[in-house]
Amino acid sequence: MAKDKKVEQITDMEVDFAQWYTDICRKAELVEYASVKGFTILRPYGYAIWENIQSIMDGMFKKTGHVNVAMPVLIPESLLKKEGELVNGFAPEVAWVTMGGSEQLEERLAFRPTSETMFCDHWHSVLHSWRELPMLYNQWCSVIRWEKTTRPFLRSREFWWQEGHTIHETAEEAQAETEQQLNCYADFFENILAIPVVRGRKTEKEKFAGAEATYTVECMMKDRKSLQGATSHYFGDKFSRAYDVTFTGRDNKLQYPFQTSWGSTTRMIGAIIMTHGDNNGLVLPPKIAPVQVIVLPVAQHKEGVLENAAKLRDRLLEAGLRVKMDDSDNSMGWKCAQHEMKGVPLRVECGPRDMEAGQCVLVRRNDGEKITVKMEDLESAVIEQLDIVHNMMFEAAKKNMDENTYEAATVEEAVALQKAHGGFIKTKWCGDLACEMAMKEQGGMSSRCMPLAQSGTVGKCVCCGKETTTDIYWGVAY
RNA sequence: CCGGAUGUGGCUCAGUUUGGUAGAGCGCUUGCUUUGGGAGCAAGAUGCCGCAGGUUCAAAUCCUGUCAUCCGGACCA
Repeated sequence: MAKDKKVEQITDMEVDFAQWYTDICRKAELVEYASVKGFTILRPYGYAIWENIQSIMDGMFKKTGHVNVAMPVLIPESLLKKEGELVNGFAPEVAWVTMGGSEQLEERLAFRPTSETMFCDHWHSVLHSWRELPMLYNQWCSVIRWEKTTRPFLRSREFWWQEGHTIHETAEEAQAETEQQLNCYADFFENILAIPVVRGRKTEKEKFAGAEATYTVECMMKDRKSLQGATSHYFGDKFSRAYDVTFTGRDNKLQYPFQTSWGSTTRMIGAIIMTHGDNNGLVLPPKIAPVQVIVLPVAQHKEGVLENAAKLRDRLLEAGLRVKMDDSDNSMGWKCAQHEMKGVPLRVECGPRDMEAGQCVLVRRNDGEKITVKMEDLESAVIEQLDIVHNMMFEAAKKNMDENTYEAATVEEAVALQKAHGGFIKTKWCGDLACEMAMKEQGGMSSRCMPLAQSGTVGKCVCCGKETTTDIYWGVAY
């Protein structure tokens, strides 16, 4: 059948993956470009996804005792510069305010690229006793980083995120927090976003500027490039020493607390697009989809169809689902295509013939499967199907990740595999920066992480051949 | 930041070579007919030709600058 241009068309992902991605961002009405390079407007549909992510994740944080705060957006230069590594890491991408009205400022002010400094400065002034520890803070905000190359969700000059910052009495406690939050992210990715992850630790080269250890959840996109989904850092007492954050301990001596930070961003929406999307558009995980079920009355001009569809919608709303009904006078085909492009996980169709038979038809977005259900079983059937959709999406993504994870013994082998298949290349690594650089130079791959699930076997470093037990993943990253 | 491409109505684009009053299709609005996978007919509305300078009697078109977007690379918690 001749496809009209009624619903915006998107480029096939096999033809041009980058263009496909951009098309979805724009045409599913997730984002619009603002007038300054690298700044985007999150449109209602895109923002609704973010709101769902926020509310679920925020609930998880609160369950483990975290509280939300709001820090200022501007950081005095002198404050930012107290921790050397952090400054050096971020210097190239900090944006500055130099004027206040028509007056030149005495000291220029940085737009926050991250808020460690603000939290430390705050703790410096409010922390006194071990009895006040731990402080488990989080904030939802946007940050600014002056990126050179920008893409919606994946790399923008402003992005929205949450940044958790905590201080603890002991190193062990802080380390446990770092690990707990990493696992929290992994759970969120797998159980909410249906995106499988590899949990691991970053190398010295790839870790956060100023951290003692950086942990990550790494995901694999449909083009087999990898994307860091979220991150969790252990700082030791480095920052508290740099910013003179102290407390009086149980031993009545002045001590430095131990600190963590962890973050996840609107980039997760990019991960959703590239993990689940297809050539018909977006495919949203049911748990964060702004509209979980779209009810389409078929032949809606006929007696009783609209009223019946509205009843079905109301029943599903009553069951606590996010539901909409499309009673616009567009054709059936147009509506199907439209809601598929926007990634609605489940469609409910009901027309005169169904009404007569006392049934309706459910259609899954992820695989197009149609399921006929009795009208009276609607709620339970829909809930069941949404669950099935989530699981199928997760399994498909897991399959993609597993089937594109390769083992290599030498750099040549790794490079050849990467060229042929993309994906993760798993090797042994001695821990030497030179070997890591060699992988970058010869294969264009960066280290993704040293997985927490280490095999423990002894093998030879992929590059220098030195004996080691360390397993590491390599990949081309977003 | 480097290289390539692009910018004309809401969208996709023609028009730029060779300067001469702004075009098409789709969408949009109204009405009628249709309606189980991208509907049909009729009438109608919508343009600072990305922005700023320059050349010219005259600029969407030529020149300079600039902004933005896309693709690739470098860089990047």
